[in-house]
Amino acid sequence: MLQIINIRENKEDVLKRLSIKNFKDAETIINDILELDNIRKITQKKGDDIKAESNSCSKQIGDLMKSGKKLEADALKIKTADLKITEKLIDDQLNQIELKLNNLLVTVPNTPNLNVPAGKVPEDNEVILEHGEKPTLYSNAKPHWELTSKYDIIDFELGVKLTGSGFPVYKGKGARLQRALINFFLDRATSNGYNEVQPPILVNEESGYGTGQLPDKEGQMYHASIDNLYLIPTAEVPITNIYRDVILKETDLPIKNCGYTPCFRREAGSYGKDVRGLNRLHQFDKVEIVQITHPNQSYKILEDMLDYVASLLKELGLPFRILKLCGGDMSFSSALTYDLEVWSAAQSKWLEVSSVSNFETFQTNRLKCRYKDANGKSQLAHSLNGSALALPRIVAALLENNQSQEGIKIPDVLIPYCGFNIID
RNA sequence: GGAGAAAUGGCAGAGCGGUCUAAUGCGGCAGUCUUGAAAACUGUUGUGGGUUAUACCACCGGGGGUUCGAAUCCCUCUUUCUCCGCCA
Repeated sequence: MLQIINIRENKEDVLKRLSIKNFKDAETIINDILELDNIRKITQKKGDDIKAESNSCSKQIGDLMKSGKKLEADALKIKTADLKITEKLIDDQLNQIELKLNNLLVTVPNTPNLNVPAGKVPEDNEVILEHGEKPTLYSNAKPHWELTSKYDIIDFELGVKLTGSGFPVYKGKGARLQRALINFFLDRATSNGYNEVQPPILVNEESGYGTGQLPDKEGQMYHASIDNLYLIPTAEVPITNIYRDVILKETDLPIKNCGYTPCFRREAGSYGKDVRGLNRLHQFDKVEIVQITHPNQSYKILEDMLDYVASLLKELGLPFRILKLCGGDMSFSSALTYDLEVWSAAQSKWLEVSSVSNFETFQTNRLKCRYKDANGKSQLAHSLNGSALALPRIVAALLENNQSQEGIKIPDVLIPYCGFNIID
């Protein structure tokens, strides 16, 4: 959520940035927000004044009662009763205004960084780096969903029987490969200074709201309605919410956390080729990195995180490219996002395996995650996160790119984790 | 799941209807003293709204109520602790 003070003081800049994101009716909504904010201030002042008056009356009544002047006290009580009625009226007004204001504020996306390319569709994203050789496959090479059944390592039909489509069962070397990747990613993250956490994978409404999944995007999450809890779509939700309502010391920054969790996404409305095999699942595994930083460090740290994620792909030997997302393709909460995509040789397409974003104060404003600056003032911190990495598409690319007549070769870095060097 | 107790500032802990603008202690910060540090002493020390700045307003787990007035009384929810039951 944007800070109202920022909208108030830098309206033109906010509008300019929102136009990069193709946010419709920006000017109308921003004007409505400013007007409501104004009304809010006036209304609150009115209410505060009346409260001040009735507070002082109450004090007087107390004094009068003590000195036995009951009649005078009663007279004052009648006056206070009138004040109470007005007070209640204004409080109700104020609540409605604040509700309206908040409802408007949550519809406004984050203001992008000025380096974000304009554009509306994924084709407008800027390729900033392409790394590695795309492998040439032998003539009867297969897409990963055929390899998984050929080697009996991932069973999609069995998942349908147990749960439904999009919930595969990993078996044998397939299961071991999952575990290997998780451990590999966590080991790399912790040796890069990230603190490992293992959060709950069910979260409450407040947490969903804190990172921006709620309100609005509840359709993307599975909901355990009896207890009103949500299955997390990403570890970002619990790990970032650790810092909800927290005031940090400036010297604590940056905070670096990582965590492995399963992730659950309803993906309502997805269909067709994109959901084939491992391309899009309802449940998948991911290691996430999250940082809470000082505002003037966050863009430097975003680059560090990007380099870190790229280093993982290099170690795995997967050809990849890095995209700087255009305004139209960025997420609602992000100020700047890089996507990393690996080349999936048999499908002949790029698969997104990581998204690294700086949210600036968009999340921390909702979370009320602040630090004390040198003057002892509370300031909103910046939050960032990135996938490092999401497993299924990594597995898809590994299977497809590394296949040969003999079987699927395991990258060297994973062999100690897998305990085997080929799937055959 | 059942019964009981509790929730107060960074922490501990008093307050149980009107100077609560929340005692006191510890911790933090600044100063005095010291070559420096410790100790001692002095001062300071929550969040948000609002103001040029003061005033002023809200917040004692969350929500609601009683009252002229609520940290304090009532209802409700949540969480924690103790006991019982169940259980990996």
